[in-house]
Amino acid sequence: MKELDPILHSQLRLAVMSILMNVEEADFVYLKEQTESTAGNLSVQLDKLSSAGYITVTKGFVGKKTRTTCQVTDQGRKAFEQYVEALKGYLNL
Amino acid sequence: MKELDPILHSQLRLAVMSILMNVEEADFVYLKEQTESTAGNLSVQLDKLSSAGYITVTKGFVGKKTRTTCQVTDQGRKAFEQYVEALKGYLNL
DNA sequence: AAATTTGGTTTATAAAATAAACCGCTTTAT
DNA sequence: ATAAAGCGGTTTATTTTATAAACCAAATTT
Repeated sequence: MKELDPILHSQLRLAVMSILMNVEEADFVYLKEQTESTAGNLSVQLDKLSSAGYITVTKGFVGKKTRTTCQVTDQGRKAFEQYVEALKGYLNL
Repeated sequence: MKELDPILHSQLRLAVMSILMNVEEADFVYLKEQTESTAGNLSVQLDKLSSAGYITVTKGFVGKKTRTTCQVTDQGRKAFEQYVEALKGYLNL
């Protein structure tokens, strides 16, 4: 039984990655809505994904308002796919 | 995005359930070998699965030696299947 | 210009996973 | 027969993780 990457084996981080896998980029507010998480929790988990090199986080502006956008990296994509493969071994898919 | 049952969203508990889904019953020693876990960790996680009603744990003897065997319950089976369905929403399967 | 909202971050708390220490019983070696 | 080592676990302590609460600066609304 393969190890399940602990960075991905977390509901909120997995949800974020799942969204980012299907979309060119997504901003903080959108991710918060989709995942129904609190801002604090999301902030912490984005940091972890970012520190792991699985996503990039870019701070910009839209008019005068700040906007934090996230994208999955190649490394993140690969890790996600490997995680899915590993999980299959547990789920009997 | 559906909630992921926190009792199953744990590598070791999921591994145990995965094994028990495919086998009539399994004993402590076998589960320990297959999951490559420590006895302490396994003991704690079996308790949690048992408290949740997902498995039954039976203590018996083989000659003079104690033997702890585990079986998944109907409730456990159902929970596992629902967990798999919920996960699919994250994995894009 | 005070109060509220937006878009977050930082810090504190609760819960979880894991390992280390321990325990009773059995077997083996002396 | 007795000490030492092994087996099958459990209990307790430690570390990590997840989550929420408190906070902050800038912008907007009243």
